[in-house]
Amino acid sequence: MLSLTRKTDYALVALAMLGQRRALGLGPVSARVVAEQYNLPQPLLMNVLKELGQARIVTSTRGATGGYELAHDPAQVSVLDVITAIEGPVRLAQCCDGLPVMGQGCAVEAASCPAKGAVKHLHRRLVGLLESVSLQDLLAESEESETGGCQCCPALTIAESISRLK
Amino acid sequence: MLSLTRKTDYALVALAMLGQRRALGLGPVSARVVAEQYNLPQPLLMNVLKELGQARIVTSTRGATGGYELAHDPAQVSVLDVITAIEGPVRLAQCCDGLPVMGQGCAVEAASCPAKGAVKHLHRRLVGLLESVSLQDLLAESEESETGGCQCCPALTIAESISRLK
DNA sequence: TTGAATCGGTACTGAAGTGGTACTATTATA
DNA sequence: TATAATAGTACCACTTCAGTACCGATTCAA
Repeated sequence: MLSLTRKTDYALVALAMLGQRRALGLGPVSARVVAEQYNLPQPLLMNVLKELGQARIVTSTRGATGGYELAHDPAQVSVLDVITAIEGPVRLAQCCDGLPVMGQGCAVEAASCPAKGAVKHLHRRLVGLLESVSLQDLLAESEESETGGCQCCPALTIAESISRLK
Repeated sequence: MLSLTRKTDYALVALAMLGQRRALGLGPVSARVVAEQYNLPQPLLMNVLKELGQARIVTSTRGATGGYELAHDPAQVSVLDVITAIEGPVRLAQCCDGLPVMGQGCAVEAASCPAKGAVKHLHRRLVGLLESVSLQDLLAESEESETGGCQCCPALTIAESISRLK
């Protein structure tokens, strides 16, 4: 399925909260608080934050007043980084994607695959798209929709919505 | 996972072959021939072609000399059409995607979701990307890589590869 | 020093989706 | 009438996902 897993959803939600806290100059926040804030299953969220920590996207401090906080400026972390940390490298197709795993699990010989070129291009454009959106954009879009200025743009054309994020 | 299923891979491969045959003015081709050509599991490919037929992307003719052929001009069929036919509608996230199913399966209240705006934008851009690539592009890219003119562009930057497809 | 709160690691389980197969019915041609 | 093809349905093995559980390590505060 061409979709993110729920764990990635939770990661983006948690990172958005960490970004807001960073902007306010607040310290680390525990997984429990984040889970309660957004009604997420706490053990699962702890696993997600753990993986984000291993990917150096967040830093963790143990102990009674410990928790998680963003490791970098939100503008320096892309959505692709988050997805890669949680789900592993993005691979649009099993084969023909220009990655080291190329050909694995695909019955079509790479040399004779008639869809190879286009799939590779699609993959690159998808990766480019995910790289171009940062946590900073995530926070900005969130505020925009909260203030009613956007309301998720039901009337915007795709081209307009693309240009807004660029 | 942010990837296409193998069935979609097979669909793209089969559609590329049907597109080539259409360009040559040839008639319908059976699932067996396509499966043998690219070493695909025949029963599964038949299921895939069946689904493409239900989505009116290919037309099928039964009988001894029957088979499948493209229902429309390759330029009029987008990769998004193919993905939707095989995998159902693209939903980047469980929630916050602006679709009728919004909110289903997501624990975060839509109104309080801090990632809502950005996820919706990403979803729209992803859909736009998939809509912008047609079967015609698929065929063109395939020829390009076969003649060695592209070789899947290992040296191209992402921006360059995007501009090539536009 | 003790306890509470937190993260870190591993392992496990039920559910769902994916990949693939099998069988029968239907249609069309020779 | 035999053959070759699609159409439909059902089924199963396997993998991944979503979520839970447990235990240990760390830090802080009383």
